[in-house]
Amino acid sequence: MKATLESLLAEALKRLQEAGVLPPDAAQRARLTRPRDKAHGDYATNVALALAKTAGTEPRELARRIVEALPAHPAVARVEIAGPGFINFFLDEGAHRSVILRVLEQGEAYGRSQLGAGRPVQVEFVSANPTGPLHVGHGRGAAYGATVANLLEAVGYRVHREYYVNDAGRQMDILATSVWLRYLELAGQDLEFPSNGYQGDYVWDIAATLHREHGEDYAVPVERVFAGIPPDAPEGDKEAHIDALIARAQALLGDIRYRYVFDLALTTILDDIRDDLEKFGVVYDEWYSERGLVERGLVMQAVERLRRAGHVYEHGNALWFRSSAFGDEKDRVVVRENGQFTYFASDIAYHMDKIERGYERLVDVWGADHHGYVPRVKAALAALGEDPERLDVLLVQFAVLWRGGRKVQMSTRSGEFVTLRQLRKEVGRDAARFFYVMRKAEQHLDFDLDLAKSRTADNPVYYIQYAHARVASVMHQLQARGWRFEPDRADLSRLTEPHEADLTAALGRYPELVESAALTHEPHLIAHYLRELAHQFHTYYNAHPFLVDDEALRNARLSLVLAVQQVIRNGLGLLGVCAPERM
RNA sequence: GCGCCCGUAGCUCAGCUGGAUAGAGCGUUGGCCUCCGGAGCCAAAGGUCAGAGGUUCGAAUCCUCUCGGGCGCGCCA
Repeated sequence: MKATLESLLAEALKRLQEAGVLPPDAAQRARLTRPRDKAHGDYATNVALALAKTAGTEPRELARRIVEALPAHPAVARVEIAGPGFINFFLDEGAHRSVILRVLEQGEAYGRSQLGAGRPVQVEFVSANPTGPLHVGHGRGAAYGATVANLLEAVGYRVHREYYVNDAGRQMDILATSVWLRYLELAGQDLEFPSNGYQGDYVWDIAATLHREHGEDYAVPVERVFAGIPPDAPEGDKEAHIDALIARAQALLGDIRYRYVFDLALTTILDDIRDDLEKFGVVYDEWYSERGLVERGLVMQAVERLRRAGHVYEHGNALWFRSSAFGDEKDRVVVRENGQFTYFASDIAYHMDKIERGYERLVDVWGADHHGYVPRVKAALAALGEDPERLDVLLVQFAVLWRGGRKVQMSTRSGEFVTLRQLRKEVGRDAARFFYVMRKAEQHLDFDLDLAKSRTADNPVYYIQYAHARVASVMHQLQARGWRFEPDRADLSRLTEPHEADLTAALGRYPELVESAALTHEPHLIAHYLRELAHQFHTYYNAHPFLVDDEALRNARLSLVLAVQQVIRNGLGLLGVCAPERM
């Protein structure tokens, strides 16, 4: 509807352009908004105010001429000029009510559109290092990324959901070595576990698997492991200590056995992450391996491409990318002094590959602590001759958990962080998914565990789900009274109550809302809308009985209420939250 | 020091990308069930939109500065 009216408005502006009243680019300003106040119509535009100056006309006079030039449309009951020069559109009541039928006809499809025209978009999110279970910080990225992907899909993009698996870096070697050392302990040896190793219980679990399945096959006397290894912190350098241990593990185990431990750790953790996310309602199309990227030589090729384009130089035995020439604050190393590629180098290759796989737009969801990384990735795309604007990096701020009025302390170092799995177990998937996207992504999130768990009106998730379940309950009541829902007998013109008009208007707004939430990557809009819709429904429920004897009115009200239920279900679906029939 | 994000009711947050009288929830106070689930509803009180300038018909929204809070600024990932 909005689009239809906007094209009418554009047509009017075009006519005035041709008449020489307005400048050539005026038609592009044909935009409508939803006025806050119902008295200002269903849609309004400020074009007359915006263009009055360039047209050299009084705003109200210009508004009058625009209205005059406006083509007639059956859905538009009347158009008014108001205030300093706003043009307000009032829809015909029939057009208003037709939305109810549209919702019921389209069902799950209501709110979806073809705006994206099937253009391919890749959404990469979470991508946490597979060195341990996901924690609550990753949860927000997961909920947010998954919802953004759902939204883009809903408006017609072909969405590819991807998890970038950092299975090639030093952190993975630290993990593998940590597992092996724990294994040696399980094999009965005493040793000083490195301060920089992974401390979590899950490391013991993986070591136990290794020990159970392979006995002492991987055991080496601990003296040989630690002989000549530089001291750990605090006396020594913990980084040098762990690096030496990694090298020692590789030397003592040999390539094949080391790789086995490494892969055992990797697959165990990756399986855990995958399972965790699946139960969180997050499913990927692809788990993209960094190691695969390296092995296919793509990192080398990317660096080579930069070299050929003349954007790299050698300095201090390292190879630098001149990212400062493309808006970054300083240049970045891509090949280290020791000949190894940096993480950044594989990231360049990764983004290059994304583009070569044909995605028109790339969406990366990152933790806000990585914001400094954005300019260099965009710089790399620019240097490779790609448009950096094709990449949208969405930054998600941290979530702070609260329980009993106090912050929940988290510490990765001690291995005692709160995992996403624990969070799901405590508050449930629905509450977790909803709470994570309730706030704008760039807003710090206070996640109130007590509230998320509570089954009261304070809890927005239950409030919305309750509205959905209540409709289901009404339908059961209908049957209990020996009636059926007969949409053909509904007389929608009987819906004359203000509550009914408000609800109908809210239903009509939903498709525009999905569109704008998708394009601006703002799932919180959906969360807020659903709360509002649920509120309007509960109000209506309290004010008017639906199961009245008057058949035409009864079926009309049931139509409306079923349409509300459908939209709640659709909206919750986008957020990855269930819409229960009974609670 | 430089960069990014944030500052709106007692608390937690919206505010449709510059519009019309600033909006919710919680909390507070006072009401509503012989009636479709009270996990609900209604009403009241509550604001110098951090502060100061600027841009214009018009600013919570855009620009500059100041003050507060968070996060970054590795040949780590």
